[in-house]
Parts: sequence; structure tokens; C-alpha cells
Amino acid sequence: MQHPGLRERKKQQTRDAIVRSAMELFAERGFDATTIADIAAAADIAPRTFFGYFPSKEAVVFHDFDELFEDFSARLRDRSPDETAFAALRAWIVELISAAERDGDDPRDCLIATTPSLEAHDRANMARFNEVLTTCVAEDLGVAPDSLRAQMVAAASIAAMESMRSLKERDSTPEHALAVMDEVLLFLEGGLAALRGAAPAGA
Amino acid sequence: MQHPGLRERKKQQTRDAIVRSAMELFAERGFDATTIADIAAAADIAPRTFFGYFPSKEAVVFHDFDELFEDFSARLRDRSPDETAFAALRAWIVELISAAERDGDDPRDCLIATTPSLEAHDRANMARFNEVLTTCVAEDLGVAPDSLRAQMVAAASIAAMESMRSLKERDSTPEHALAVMDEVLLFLEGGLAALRGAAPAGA
DNA sequence: TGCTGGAGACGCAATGTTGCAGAAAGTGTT
DNA sequence: AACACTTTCTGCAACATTGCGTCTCCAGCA
Repeated sequence: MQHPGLRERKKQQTRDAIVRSAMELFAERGFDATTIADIAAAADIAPRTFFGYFPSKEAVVFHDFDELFEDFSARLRDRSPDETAFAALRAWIVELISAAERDGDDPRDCLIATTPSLEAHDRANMARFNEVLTTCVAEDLGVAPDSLRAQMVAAASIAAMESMRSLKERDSTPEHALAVMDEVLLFLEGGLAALRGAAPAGA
Repeated sequence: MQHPGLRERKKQQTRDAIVRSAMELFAERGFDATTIADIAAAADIAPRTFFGYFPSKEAVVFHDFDELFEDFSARLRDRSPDETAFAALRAWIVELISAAERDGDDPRDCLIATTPSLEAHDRANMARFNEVLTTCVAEDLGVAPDSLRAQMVAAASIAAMESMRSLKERDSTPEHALAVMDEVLLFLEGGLAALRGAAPAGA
């Protein structure tokens, strides 16, 4: 990796230019009022080239999602056998909040919340988190990934994650996140305990 | 309403023609391989006119969603004070399954599952169900709609709904749906009971 | 150095979507 | 029946997206 090569460097440079230009324009005139042509002009590339870097205008806003998702997946995948998927999720979230607190949160959340197409994109992202989490939770519980329990536990966890995000403006300390996740855990364990002993209905 | 009027009738006729033509074409060549122009030609309208009836190609596949959603919302909104939101949801789902059993299920599920843009649309639809349910659950619990509990309960319920849908091919009897929903209820009550007494973390 | 293969940047055309404006058609009135 | 109003239907143009083909340029190799 000592030799990223001219090509690699240029590619990264172009990508950064696109992100920077796009974000600036989005902030100035809003997401919908910014055209691909505008972004391309600001980043000094041809409009067609934009799509070589991002599959859609929305994707620029989530430019760091792949990285985040890979981090998330790896954390769950590589957790030690005695750590539950939920525990891994909790630890991951706390780190995330800590990092956000350090860097100061970006204005993206507002942009997303006010743009339908970005909301849709965001839902798709959450669905991906949900899928991974469901699989891991299923392992923990020793049931199939499409079993009711696994789906409910994962869905509730993801919902908690979203819930925290919406309250981020008000209170986003790692301590708070930890408290919330503990509450979620309590809820999930209570639910699972109630189910234990009851014959599964099959789903 | 005795006088739908020529206009109303024509409009309904055109809408039906679009749905029928589109569904046929989707079944024949697939969703992506069918163009708006194809649908317009088959329904004998101008391409531009299509968008006066549906906001997108995807929307045709979900042409009965608004009706379904309104039915769902009304059921929850107009439930008697002693019926919980969850109970209303359960009753609604059981009816839905009964109706599906009567009519025989359409091949739409397959189409949706194999087309990303339709999946996204479907997620958006589910998000709308989730929103309504969250509000009503919050009322039941006497908490804010953005509270952690309400969000978790609603999310788990919706997840159960989706879970049932994916198992529909195998087993979709109303009895089965009822059993599943009972299991969900058990889970939710267990979870809420575990939370009761614990100080809310604020979210 | 000069050649060759592959990657990246673009141009073009087709399709989906939408705002705008004018034409066409249904409705209610006189 | 003729008129004024409102709703629909369409064409047009702009913008988002994508497949295909071309051209340029970096990288590895003889």
C-alpha cells in the first residue's frame, strides 16, 4: 500500500472533490435544488463521470456508509463467542456516539429528515443493518434468521438506534446511549423470557 | 354518489386500464423490462398521462395501498377505548389473512421481492404503518410517540407482520396468524413488564 | 524506451419523473 | 344550444440514471 499509484490518488482526489462540492451546494441551495450538472461543474468533471463514483445523488450524502456498514458487520462477525450480538451492537453504538461527540455532529441529519428521497435511502441503509443484526441474533438464540423472535429482537434494537439518533440533538453523550441500550436489553430479555416455555407458533 | 358523472367513470376506467395493462406486462416481461411508454400504449393513453394517475411505475404495483392504509389507520383510530392498538392490529391482520385466503394470493409478493425499487417502495409503506402504530401504542402506554418503548413495541409488531408475510406461501391460515400475534403479544408484555419499575433513560 | 492491457473519463441515447402551459372535454347555467 | 368554469390530457423541456462505445492515460513488461 506504499504505492497507491497516481491512478488511486487521483481517484480519491476526485471523490473527495465530489463530496466536498456536493455537500457545499446542498447546504447552500438544498438537495433538490442542486443538479448533478452543478456538482460536476463544481468538482470539475463531466456529469457522466459523477456516476462512476456514486450511483445516485443521494449516495453522496451517505458517502461514508459503506465504511460504517463494514465496521458494523465486522464488529458483529468477529465478536467473541461469549459476547451476544446485542452486546456488540451496544458497544459499537457507544463508540459511534463518542466519536460523534468528539467530531461535533454534521448537519446531515437535518438534510436527510427534510428530503423524502434521502429518507428512503436511509431506510434502505437501516434495513441492511437490520439484516446483519437479525442473522447474528438468530445465531445467539439458536433459531432461524427468519424466525419471529430474531426478527422482533433485531427490529426493536434497530428502532432503538433510530430513536437515539432523533434525540441526538438534545442529548448524545455516551452515557446516555449506554443507558438507553441497557433499557433496550431489559426489554428484550423480558420479552424473550416471557416467550420461553411457550410453544413457538412456527414463525 | 348516484351520479359518479362521466368524468369520474372515465377516470376510474382509465385507472383500471393502466393497472390491468401494467400488471399484465410486468408478468410477461418483468418490471424493469416494461417501460412507461409500453404501459401507456397498452392502456391507450399518452405517456405523460400515466403520471396523472400514479406518481411512479412502482406505485402501480401498490395501487391498492392507499385503500389498505386508510383501512388500517381507521381501524386503529376508531378502536374502542378498551381495545389496545396491538389488539386492533391483530384483528386487522387476521382479517387481512382471511381475505387473502379467500381470494388466493396474487403473484405480487414475488415481483416485489425480486425488484429492488419495489422493495424500497415496500419499506416506505411499512414505515407508514409503523408511524401510525407508534402513535397509537404511545397513547396506550401514556408516553410520547418518540419514546423508546413505543418505538420498540411498534417496530417489533411491524417486524412480526413482515415475518408473517414471508411465511405466507407456506402457511397463511388465520389461525396461524392469530397464534403468531399472540406470541408477539407475549413478547411485548414481557418486555414492558421488565421495563416497568426501571427508571426511563429518557428516550 | 516502446508495447499492451485495463481503468477511468466522457459522449450519446433511452427511460423515468416532473413542472408548465395549452388543447380538449365534461359540467352547470342561462 | 351557447357560454363560462373546471378537470383531464398532452406535449415539451429539464433533470436523474444507466448501458454502450470510444478515447486517453497509467501500469506492468519486454
